[in-house]
Amino acid sequence: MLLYDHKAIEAKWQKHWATYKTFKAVNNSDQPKFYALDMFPYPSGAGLHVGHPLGYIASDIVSRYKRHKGFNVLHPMGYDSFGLPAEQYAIQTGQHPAETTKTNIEGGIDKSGNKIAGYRKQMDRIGFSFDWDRELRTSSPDYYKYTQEIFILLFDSWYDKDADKARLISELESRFRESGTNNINAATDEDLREFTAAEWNAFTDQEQQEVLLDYRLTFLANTEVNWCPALGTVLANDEIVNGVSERGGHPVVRKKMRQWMMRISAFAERLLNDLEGLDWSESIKEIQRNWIGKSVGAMVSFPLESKHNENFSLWGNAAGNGAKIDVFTTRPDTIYGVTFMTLAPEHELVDIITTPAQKQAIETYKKATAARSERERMADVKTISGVFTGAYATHPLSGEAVPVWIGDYVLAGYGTGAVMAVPCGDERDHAFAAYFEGQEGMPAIKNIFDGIDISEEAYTPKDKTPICNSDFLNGMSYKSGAMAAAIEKLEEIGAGKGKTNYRLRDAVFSRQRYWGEPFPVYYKDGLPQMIDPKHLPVELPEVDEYLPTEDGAPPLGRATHWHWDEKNNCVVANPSLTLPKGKGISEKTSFSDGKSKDLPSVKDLRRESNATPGYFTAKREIASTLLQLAQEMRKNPTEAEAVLWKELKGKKTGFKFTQQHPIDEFIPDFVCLSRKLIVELDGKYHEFQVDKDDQRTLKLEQKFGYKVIRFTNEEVINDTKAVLLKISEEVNQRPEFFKNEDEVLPSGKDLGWDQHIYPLELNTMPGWAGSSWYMFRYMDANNENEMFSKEAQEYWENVDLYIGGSEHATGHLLYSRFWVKLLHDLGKVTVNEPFKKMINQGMILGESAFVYMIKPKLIDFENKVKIDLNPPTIIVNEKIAKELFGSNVLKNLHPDVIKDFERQYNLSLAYNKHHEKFELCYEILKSGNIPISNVVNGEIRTEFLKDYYTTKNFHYFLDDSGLKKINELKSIPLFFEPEKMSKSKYNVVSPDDICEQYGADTLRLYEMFLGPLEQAKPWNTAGITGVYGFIKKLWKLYHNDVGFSVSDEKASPDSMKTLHKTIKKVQDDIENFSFNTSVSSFMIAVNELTAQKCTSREVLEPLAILVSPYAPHIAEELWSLLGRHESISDAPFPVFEEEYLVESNKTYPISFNGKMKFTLNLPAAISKDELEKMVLANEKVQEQLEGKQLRKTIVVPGKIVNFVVG
RNA sequence: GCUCGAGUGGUGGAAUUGGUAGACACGUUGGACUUAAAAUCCAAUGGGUAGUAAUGCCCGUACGGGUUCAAGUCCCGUCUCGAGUACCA
Repeated sequence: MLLYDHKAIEAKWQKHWATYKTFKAVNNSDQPKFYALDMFPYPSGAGLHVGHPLGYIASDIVSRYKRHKGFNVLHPMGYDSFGLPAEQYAIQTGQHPAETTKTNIEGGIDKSGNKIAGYRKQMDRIGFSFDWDRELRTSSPDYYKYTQEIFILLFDSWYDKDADKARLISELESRFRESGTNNINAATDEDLREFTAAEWNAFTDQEQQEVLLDYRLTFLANTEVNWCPALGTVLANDEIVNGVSERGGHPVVRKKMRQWMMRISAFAERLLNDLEGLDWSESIKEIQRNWIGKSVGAMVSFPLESKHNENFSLWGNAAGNGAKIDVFTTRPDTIYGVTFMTLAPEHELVDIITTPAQKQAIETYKKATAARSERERMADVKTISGVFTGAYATHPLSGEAVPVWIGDYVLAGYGTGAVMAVPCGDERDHAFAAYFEGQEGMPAIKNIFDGIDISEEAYTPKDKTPICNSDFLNGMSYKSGAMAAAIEKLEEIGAGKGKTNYRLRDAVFSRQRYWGEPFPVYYKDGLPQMIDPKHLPVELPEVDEYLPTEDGAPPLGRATHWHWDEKNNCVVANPSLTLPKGKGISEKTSFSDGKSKDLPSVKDLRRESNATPGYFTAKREIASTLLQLAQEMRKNPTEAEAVLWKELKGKKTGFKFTQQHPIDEFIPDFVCLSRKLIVELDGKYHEFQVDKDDQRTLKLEQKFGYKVIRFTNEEVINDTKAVLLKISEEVNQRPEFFKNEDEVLPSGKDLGWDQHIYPLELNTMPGWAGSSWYMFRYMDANNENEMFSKEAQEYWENVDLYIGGSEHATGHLLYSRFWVKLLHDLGKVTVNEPFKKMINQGMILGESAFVYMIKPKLIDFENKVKIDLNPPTIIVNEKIAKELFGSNVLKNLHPDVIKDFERQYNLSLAYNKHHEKFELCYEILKSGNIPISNVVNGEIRTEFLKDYYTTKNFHYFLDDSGLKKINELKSIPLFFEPEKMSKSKYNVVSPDDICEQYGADTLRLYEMFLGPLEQAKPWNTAGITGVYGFIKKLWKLYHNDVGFSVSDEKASPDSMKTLHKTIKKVQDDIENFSFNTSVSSFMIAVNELTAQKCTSREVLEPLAILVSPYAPHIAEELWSLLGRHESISDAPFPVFEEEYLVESNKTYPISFNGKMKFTLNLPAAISKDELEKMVLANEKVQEQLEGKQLRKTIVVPGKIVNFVVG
């Protein structure tokens, strides 16, 4: 029999699919469409591990299944290739992130010499049905030019709350022109100033732009941001976990910075409501709901008045302007329960209103709060602290004085940073009031809940409890409309209004990083200007280092070419360069500020291109720099240059010469372009300069066909005539290269770079920018004219099935919904949501390997520290470790062992020497991760231990049989704990190894067989042999001893039943994403068919199709062996036919009092009464009933028979 | 603390609306083949208990209650684990 050779067969079909583009999707088809998308990966240097393909396999199964079912399937893959790791790697090694990224995707050798397999090759080995013609990379300019375009769209939009949609800013402008801010209800940051149409029209352009900036959906704002000093960048809220950065775990501090923001808060309500219609897991929806954090309530103003404040006169402006404290509350119905108010310590009113008597205490408290990190504040929630300011606000309804406190339980960042404290209805307020009870400024708690005792704790339920002591609210309850009544009253007297607050903050959109999308933005008079989309992309500039500049500007501040030429619409060199002394571009160039900095060397610039000098002679990429330099050189000629130019200019020689005209990367002194003759004037020759001149001459002559002649300055000044004669002679001998001598490069002045050049934005976009719209790009991935065509989007609509991890719940999944809603409002897409259905695959955890070891330590009683003693360590097995853990190791260790241990290591010496002050103890510790690559059958060979730890520390091993020397042992048992797979934990398992050993089909089946897709599970190869065995059994089913063997005979009813049972099961399983169970039903089917010795084509052909979504390679091979020439991927899915499952008999479980005793085989088509009769007649039943009273009989046809006896 | 989810053999996990708990695998044990190993095949395998055996009985889905003829599944309470969130007024 032919052996199943997975390597050859899988390679063969992978090649076949690639060659024939089997999985290419078309953008128009009569078939129904299906769009299955995976969250695209970030291509890291560590490569794919077995966790990555889990989701891809699932989506691939669905895609292949849908193809069998007659769908036109879009199943693309790409790379989220901008991001931090490549940049960090670049900082360390100097390798350009673009190169790292390319290597990580396509394979190669990295700078540290590691061989990188490459994501693409790794994926290809698994046999995915991706349409690779649609591959995209977010870091490719072809892609990010549209990311930049969307940014411009956001900038050009504002949010109309009345229509509840985003609109173009031009509409807002025309409305301003016509009626000012009248009737405009826009989502903006704060209450903006209002103006009339006349006022608007009187604004200068600059003023108008400034006003509009407050309305745009992406805007510049000075806000408190999360600054991560270690990463040198700001972070969004979702990038911070437990007060530290998600990446790297670095501390994060609050800092005020001017940043680009995204007005996602405008969409909060829609983001919340539209969750309803999505087929996502409830937990993800819940996470998003919590993140959006809607709370309905009211804004209430508490005036600060002179009648309650003795020091009111000292408040200056604040007092004059009618100072008030604004608060947000979700319980305006409890307003009469306000006992005091609390401000966040950072609140701006604190310094103004504090009385002189309280000044000292307030200052001390503010300092103490400021000194505490975000983390400390979070960790220490229970401690109550606060200080009375001495000031009193006025209750807006009762007019009573309400004392104002500060306390750090009030957050500056939420609401207004101030609360009205209602101790009877809020636990924190209650605790605060109770803590400061009796102190100055803390009145007795006001209770407004009728018949409720609040002396011990607050009463928080929102129910029908009637409110009392509350004037017009008396007798009402939360349930019966007290809230609405309170808001109505507040609005009536102008002391407040109903308001909905969201926890969702506007997102910071700029990052101080290099490896991200550059903004299509430059600054003119300090105002941001968008670059016209037709000039996109604005490509990332080159920088010498991927670090911030000395003065703290982002890495793009290092670029020498990072200004926008508004007239010519291109990126040009920074204009602050001044004339370098000498010729051409010196590698050290002075800047106008007097500092000297390294420019990119000419060598670096040369790399950029191979422009050929013609009449447009300068190298395009550096033309602006060269032009600029040339112009300055012309302004400052040397004496000799001035003398010679006088003679050459204006065709005095009969030929047109130009002065300091850039050619390629050089600026020769004089050139006759039509004859390609260069005249160079040199100062005194220096040896190194001659070399350089020679090289340059060589290049100009050989590459571009110029002739270079040289004179010294002395020659020109002393004998101008001879020089001119020589030039004339040479130029006449030269052939004519160009006729039209006027067709020369426009001068720098003509280009207007000195009047139209502005600095570009130095920040880059965050990681989520590119991933927020990529699902649409796949629909039309190669479109060079627009982000995607209308037709393509209308055909594919949005994603039918999205598979990926749940860790993006508050990042990517929220931001992409936001962008899609914007695109929808602006008419760019027809859908309101990106992903109809989503499945979140669980993480596959790695098995990290460890040992336990006992380490001796000295306890220093004086200083209360433990001192590590260098050598001896005993590795113990897991059992002993568990017994010893947390106990006094010394006592539990056998005395002989200790003695032996101490004797052998002379530990007693150390002990004796210090024993007056120190005491010896032993600690049991877990080792660091041991690389699993060296682990065999749960053990590691001792020789490998030496590689990771100094042998000194690992001398002994202790298990039940006693203490042994490690170097006398062959291997040591390890213990394992599941952990997230990561390079640093040495627990990564690569799918390549599995493919090599067992094949891709086995890998695919096994990953599915591991358990439910959504569940996290540890990776353990133990069970893989079972799946591998299945593949072999499947192969065998189609073969006999000699070779391939399938008959055309009719299949047995049993075989047909097995087949159709499996069709139904697999179909249902795929529709329900229960992939693990269909693998087992395949196993059952193959086991049964093998037992039945089934060889019929009638069964085996459909079986191959059933298996093909899961194990496509073997299915294709069997399909071709069956004599089919086309790919199995287009074969129609077998149709389930009920009739094959119909049976004449059914095995009924017969139970007594609900307990199954035995089964009876009974006819299936039989009435309930007949069934009961037959069962009762059975002697086994009679036996059971003997001597008992039959109380009730339950007969469920097709299910069960149950007798109740007693 | 709050919100959501989950607890089933030695292990991963089945059990679609309440209806034969433990499918399918792994592992383990025994056996066949082999000089041996690997591979392959066969058998047993939730726990306890009685019996030479066929077979029978009891207990079992985290724990305690409940509803029901019947509960892993529904309800109430408790515990444990995981995820999210964290003074959100």
